[in-house]
Amino acid sequence: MKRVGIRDVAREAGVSTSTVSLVLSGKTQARIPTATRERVHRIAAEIGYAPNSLARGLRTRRTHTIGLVSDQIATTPYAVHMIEAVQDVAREQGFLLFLVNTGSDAEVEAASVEALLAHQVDGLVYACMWHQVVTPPPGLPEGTVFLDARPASGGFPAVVPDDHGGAVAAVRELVAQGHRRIGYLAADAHPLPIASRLRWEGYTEVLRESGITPDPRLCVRVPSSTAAGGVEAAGRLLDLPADARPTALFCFNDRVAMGAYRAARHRALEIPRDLSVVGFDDQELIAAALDPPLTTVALPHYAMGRWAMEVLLGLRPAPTTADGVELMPCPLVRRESVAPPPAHERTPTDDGD
Amino acid sequence: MKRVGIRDVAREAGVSTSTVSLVLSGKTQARIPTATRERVHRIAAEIGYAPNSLARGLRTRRTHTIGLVSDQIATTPYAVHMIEAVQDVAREQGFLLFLVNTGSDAEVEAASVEALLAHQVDGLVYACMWHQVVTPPPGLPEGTVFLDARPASGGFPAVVPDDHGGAVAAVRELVAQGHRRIGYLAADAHPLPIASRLRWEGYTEVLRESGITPDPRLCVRVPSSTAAGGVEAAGRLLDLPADARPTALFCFNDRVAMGAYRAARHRALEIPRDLSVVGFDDQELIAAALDPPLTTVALPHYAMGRWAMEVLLGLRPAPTTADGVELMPCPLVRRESVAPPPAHERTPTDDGD
DNA sequence: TCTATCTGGTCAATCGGTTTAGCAGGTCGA
DNA sequence: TCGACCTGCTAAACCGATTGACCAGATAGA
Repeated sequence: MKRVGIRDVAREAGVSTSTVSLVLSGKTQARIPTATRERVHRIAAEIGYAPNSLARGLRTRRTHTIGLVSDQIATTPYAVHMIEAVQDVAREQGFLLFLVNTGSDAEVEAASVEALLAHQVDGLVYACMWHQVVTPPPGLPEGTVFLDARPASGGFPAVVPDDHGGAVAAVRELVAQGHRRIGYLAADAHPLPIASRLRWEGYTEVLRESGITPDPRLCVRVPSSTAAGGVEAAGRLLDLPADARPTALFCFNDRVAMGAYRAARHRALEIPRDLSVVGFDDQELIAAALDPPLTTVALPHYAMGRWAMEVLLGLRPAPTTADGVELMPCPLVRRESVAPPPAHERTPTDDGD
Repeated sequence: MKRVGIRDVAREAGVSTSTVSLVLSGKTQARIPTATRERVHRIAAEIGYAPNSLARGLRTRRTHTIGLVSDQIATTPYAVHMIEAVQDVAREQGFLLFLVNTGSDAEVEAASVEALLAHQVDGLVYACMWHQVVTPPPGLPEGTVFLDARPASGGFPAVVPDDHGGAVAAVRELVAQGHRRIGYLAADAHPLPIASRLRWEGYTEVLRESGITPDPRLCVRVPSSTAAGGVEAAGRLLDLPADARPTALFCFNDRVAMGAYRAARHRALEIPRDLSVVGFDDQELIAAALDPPLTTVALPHYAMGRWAMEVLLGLRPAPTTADGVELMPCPLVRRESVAPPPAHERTPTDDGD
């Protein structure tokens, strides 16, 4: 079954291919009378004309495709909302999306970019599944947008979550409830991931602004950022002497918070009565499913994905700041894991017992 | 900056574009001496030749792209492993992947297929994020492979999880431990999703083969298939009179199992000492993170994704069965939520107390 | 009546490769 | 010496659209 092309339509309609092209591409400024227009359209539909985007792209040098190269797609499932957003905008604008995941392999990455360019994509999004500083592969076309990643060298528009602001909101929430001894369960790695560092800075900043001296004993590293790691780390804090034990925990992410819940339960501490907990990520299937539901900070994956694509397609101006980085707000999602500290803790002067 | 093409290389190398094409496409049967070959390669690299896949595809009618149209990408995060698998095979074979999610909208679906065909994809994968029977959109090219979905009309190769076999393995595990009163927390919807039906059939089959008469009171529908729904449904079972109360729960999925854990905890039942639980899905971030870790049945998303792509590319023969549906095994993942029933329950004759 | 303009199109080049047919010149066997 | 064959390479058609230049005929204005 041969594909039917523009020349088949032209033959059947008794006009030239030029006319068919003019009609089908909807160039209204071309002076084609309505009668001809309709005939061409009718015949095209009748004989099942199907356009060939390759030919069109070859000639026009625009393919209406964009490439998304990402380090992973499956490791942090909730981050697929970024991909979803990119794809949504693509569809809305009549674009098709090439998806490549490179597994963070520089060689694969370079080859993928090359392949995407060979396919004449109209633009590239370079995404990471969690906020990172990256050294982009060579050969990225101008206008490439970075998503959940900042290029070490700058020079490209980029969008990342406002981890700092999110942490500030989270810790302020705890302070507002009257907490003074607030633990931080931090992610650990070498070097310290940028998200962890920014959240930690937000944490200490709020403590200082509230007149609380950060207690180094209350900041512990969670080696794997998992629930198991959270159990262990939170356990260390909860086993501190009563006058040092935190009344609230700010957790690097929801998985760690899940571990903190478990550590609290093992010690017969009830959340939020005996211990308040705030997470980060608003990971569906965890945050809302925990008992009690977890107050946490949402990572704006969908919004970031849209932003990246909209900047790429020129639907929205690129940031004009020096580094070209847009910070996307991370809203606090209030659920039920935060309450004022136990009554005997509420005096501003901490006297153990 | 003009792109450098084959004719630029030809000019610099002092040969014709035919020769360059012959050399660069690695056609060894063409009689080109090594010296010329090397010169062309060298010059191509020097002046930064970048192939144009559109032009190549236009001529050869093969684009080395494939399209993946899926109903969602983000709702069931763990299922992105299917996309990952498809993408992995694509990369291995030098293909680029178009990703489209349609949100189950038939119109969007049809338009997407059309757009993908316009871009001359070499093949199509039609995927769902959970096992469904679907009526495929019109115009699917022959050879389209269905992933985690069976076309109602047949006629296409398809791969789906062996839900029945998985359920059999799960319930046999419980029976082998000595359980006789095993509850099933089923998914509910209209019509009953095929996965739920198949798992239920596996469940009753094992009961019967073990000489246990299925007790209709022990099968309860969970309206939303979520943790909250699981709490409620499991609660109903656990509040049954002691001589009817199940000693083990087979849950439609891990989220429901999460709810069952919580219901058990509220009743001071310890898992697995007082109640055994088996889930389904092996949803990372839940199954392994629960306390105790959940014994469950894994959904072979990655394997299904690979299978689909390998069949599509002809790397593996399509199934020869009448319906063309491949059942992918769902292995039981043993963790710590299953144990023999409490001692007083172990007598084959059930006497309440 | 003689241009100028408008109408409704068409011609042919072009995008950047692939591929078939074939050419020029040399070698080789008869 | 002649034809067959080989080597190394090229010419040109082709894939399916887009698009700027242009054309024939009709109408209008001077």
